[in-house]
Formats: sequence, structure tokens, C-alpha cells
Amino acid sequence: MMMGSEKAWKKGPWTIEEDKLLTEYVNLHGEGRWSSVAKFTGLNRSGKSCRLRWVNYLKPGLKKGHLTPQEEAIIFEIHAVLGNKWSTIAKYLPGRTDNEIKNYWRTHFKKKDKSSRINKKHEKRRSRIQKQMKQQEQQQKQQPQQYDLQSRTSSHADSNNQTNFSGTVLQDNYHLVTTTMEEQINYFPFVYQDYFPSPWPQSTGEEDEDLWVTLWNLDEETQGHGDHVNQFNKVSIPNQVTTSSFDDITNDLCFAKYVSG
DNA sequence: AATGTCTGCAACCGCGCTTGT
DNA sequence: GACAAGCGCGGTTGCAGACAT
Repeated sequence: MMMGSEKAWKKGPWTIEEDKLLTEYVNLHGEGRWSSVAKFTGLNRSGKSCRLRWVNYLKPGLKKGHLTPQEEAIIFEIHAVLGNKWSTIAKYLPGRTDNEIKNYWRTHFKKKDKSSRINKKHEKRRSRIQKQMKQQEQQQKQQPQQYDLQSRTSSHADSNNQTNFSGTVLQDNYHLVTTTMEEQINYFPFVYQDYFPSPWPQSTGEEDEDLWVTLWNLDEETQGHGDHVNQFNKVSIPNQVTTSSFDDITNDLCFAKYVSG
């Protein structure tokens, strides 16, 4: 622990010059070794600060501007399962950062969530799903690998041609079959409507409730009766999510094998 | 026009995990 | 195995601009 000798790093907003120095450093040395930035560039910024600036602002490929309705839907949906796992959610949104998503959630969903009566349903549903995941995990520990991962190395269409991640509407009633909670998270399907108009700015609580039903289509009554799988109906990939954008993020993202329900 | 409040976002902080020695 | 340093993550803060009164 450095005491009196601790370097007084500069804090606060970054200047254009600082951005330039940091960018030059990363272009030269690559990402990482953040604590060396000050030494090499003369920047009076901590490694942490440099990393944050790069990851959240300077890194090439970052999207600027408002999130699309599809992105909103993804955030909303995955958050329902994972909670505040911002970095994990960000993996599903190429070009968006965890910080951006976190801020967006706080400003757009949280306050709405707090006042809305779907809040309790939201929490209830999430806890139920998480509980199911844990149960699955337990079951898998007892009976490992019932689910084969062939789809991991195959194309985005599964072996039964029931899923097609280029935008084709899926067929009725699929069961998402995964092995562990981790897999269920990693292979989380993009399930929302073909067209998903953003309801957030003007919506009422009623609409929110409908949205939840639409998004999840989870049959409250059929859950928890033995087969611990999530049930989705008539799900599809949003029009604006292209195959290539999936490719960007799915090198190690397996699309779960769907079986006809 | 002045003031107060809200909103959006960049940045900081603390903690925990990973890695190297 | 113990320790320290680096790194990443989630929570929080502070500020500027927009909006309301």
C-alpha cells in the first residue's frame, strides 16, 4: 500500500490531447499493460482511468447514439435473467459498452421499473428462472452432459433446421435445452418479436405488462413441473440484427439446440 | 429571466478475481 | 502457498445541458 508517496493522478474529464496520447499508445502497444501508459506517454492518468477511457470511449467500433429498439429489447430481456451483469449483456450488443448499458438501464428502465407494478412480477419471474437454472445445474451435476454441443461448431441453423439466425421466423413451441446455468446464459437465444417498437418513452404500465408476456411467453402455470426448460413461442430474430453482427459476437456463442415442443 | 429539478453520461471507487513471482 | 500487481466489473458520483416552474 503506497502511502505518502502515492502518485497524484489527474482525474476528471479527458482532453483531446490526452485522448490522442492514449490512442497512440494503444495503436503502438495494443490493449493491456494499462499501468505502463503513464510511463510511456507521459499521461498523468492511472492505468484504470486509461483503460476505462479506451474501453468506453476511444476504442474503435463503438457505436454512438441512441440504442435501437432491438438493443433495448435485448437489454431488457437478458437483464430479466442475469440481473446487473452489464459486461455479459454488453457481449450481446456489439459496439456497446457495459457502462453505456448500465447507464441506459438506470435512466430508462430502473425508474420506470420502480414505479411500475410489473416490478414485482419482474423480480418474481427472474427469481423463478434463476431458481430453475440452479435446479438444472444441480441435475446436470448428477447427470452430466445429456445435451450434446454439436450445434456449437455447426452453422447457426440447428440440426433440425428449426433455427436460422439470418432472420427467419422460427416455428412454434421450442424448448431451449441447455446443460448448465452458464450455458443457458451463454447460449441465451435472441427471443423477441419480429418488429419491436420501443415502448419505453411513452408506455404505460399495462403495456409493460403485455411486453413481458410477449417477450417471455413463459407459461406461469407450466413452469416447475418437472422439465426445467424455458418455453418460448413464435420467437424470431429482429430484422436489424444481421448474420454478420451475430458472427461478431458468436465465435464462442453456441446457439442452443432447439427441439420441437 | 431566474431558479430548481431532472436526465444522460463520463468518470471514479472499491472489491474481487487472475496472474506472475 | 503467499503475496503483490494488474485487471475487470458493478455501484456510485458529479457535472452539464434540458426542461419545468
